[in-house]
Amino acid sequence: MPKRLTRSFFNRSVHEVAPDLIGATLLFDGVGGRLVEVEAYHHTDPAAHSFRGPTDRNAVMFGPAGYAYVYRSYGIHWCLNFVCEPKGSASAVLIRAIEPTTGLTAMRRRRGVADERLLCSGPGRLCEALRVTALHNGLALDGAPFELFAREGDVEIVAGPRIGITKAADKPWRYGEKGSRFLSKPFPAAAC
DNA sequence: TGCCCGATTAACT
DNA sequence: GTTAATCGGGCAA
Repeated sequence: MPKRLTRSFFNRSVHEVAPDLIGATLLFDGVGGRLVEVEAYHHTDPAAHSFRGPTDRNAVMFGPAGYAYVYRSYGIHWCLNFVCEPKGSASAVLIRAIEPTTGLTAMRRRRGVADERLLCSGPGRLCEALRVTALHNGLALDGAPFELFAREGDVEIVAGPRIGITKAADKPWRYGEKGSRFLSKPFPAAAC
């Protein structure tokens, strides 16, 4: 059986945790799959929500590691993050894409599409497929409805610039599984 | 208070 | 390639 990830897994540099999550399994209410794409954000990073200090929205980022930070994106979508590092460092990993393995029927129904590659390939799509909302902001990642399992075996990881940001857009803090068909966007050829 | 813009997506041309 | 949908945060006034 895969090893269950505990909150201590997240109590490290966000730049160590992010690549370690590639290939891990995320289930939410029993629905989910393998993480294939994430991005790292740190409070010293101008692109991070926590850069300008605590607010009502980003309060969870300033708490201890191993909790879910869920925010509304463009007034429409939800985005799921895992808080990392000791309390106060306000860093988190944005979950951008998973390879669906469990609960495909539920995901197709919630998303309204049949193509596997369109179910969870993007932060907004993933949250719709897993039915993650603001209700889950602040929940611990080592308890229901979350189940996280460490990856098994070797995974080839690539890094590249993050998607959809304008500040610190040159930083290569997007991590993905090399060659995965479930990425929200391909990585630049130079990264492969 | 008002205005601009964003860690996005899908439906357009 | 372009744009609408849709709303809260952050900053200027």
